Amino acid sequence: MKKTVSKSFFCKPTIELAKDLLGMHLCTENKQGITIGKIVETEAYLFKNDPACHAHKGRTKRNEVMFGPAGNAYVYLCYGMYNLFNVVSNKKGFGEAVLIRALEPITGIELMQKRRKTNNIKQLCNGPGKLVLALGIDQTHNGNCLRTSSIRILKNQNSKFQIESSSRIGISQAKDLNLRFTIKDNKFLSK
DNA sequence: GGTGGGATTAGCT
DNA sequence: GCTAATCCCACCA
Repeated sequence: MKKTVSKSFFCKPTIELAKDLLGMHLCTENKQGITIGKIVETEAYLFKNDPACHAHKGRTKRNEVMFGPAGNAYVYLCYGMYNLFNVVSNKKGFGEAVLIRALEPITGIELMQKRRKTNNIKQLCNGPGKLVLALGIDQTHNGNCLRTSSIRILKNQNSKFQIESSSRIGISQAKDLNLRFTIKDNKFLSK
């Protein structure tokens, strides 16, 4: 039933990919077990006209994964404490990515609860820093391919929903761009 | 109910 | 030294 997406899935404009990722399943696997969450909130980060994007100022050691091939994971340490998870989009060398902001827990909920140290299901994955913890993502996943490594994007066949777009959250620059995409009325969105 | 500050680290100026 | 794509808890109303 569950299949990894095709390579070409990631090779499209970042905004389209951000919308297409909604409803897909994000799966991680390690010795502790398997955890899966449905993507319910994303944000597009563009190379052009987007000062909030890491790649905007040029290529550095930190963001070099964003300039690699589409479909790789970009894991970035923010505020010194939280890793954020991004999907590299478009084509190699574009320097664009989609930030995954929220998930709905599907599989391995007990393991997520243990990692997050809370039993509140709604609190498990409703923020970019939280879902990274819940799925056990860390710096070792940086640059991994999302089709073949221990962290994968899976197709979710029966998903019907409406997409809403709005301005991005939690950043200080380019707030006026409508690059945040959510599944309408999903209970697991923050707030 | 809502708001404000602190934790903590890599990279840039 | 300052900033950053965050989260949590204490405090106030």
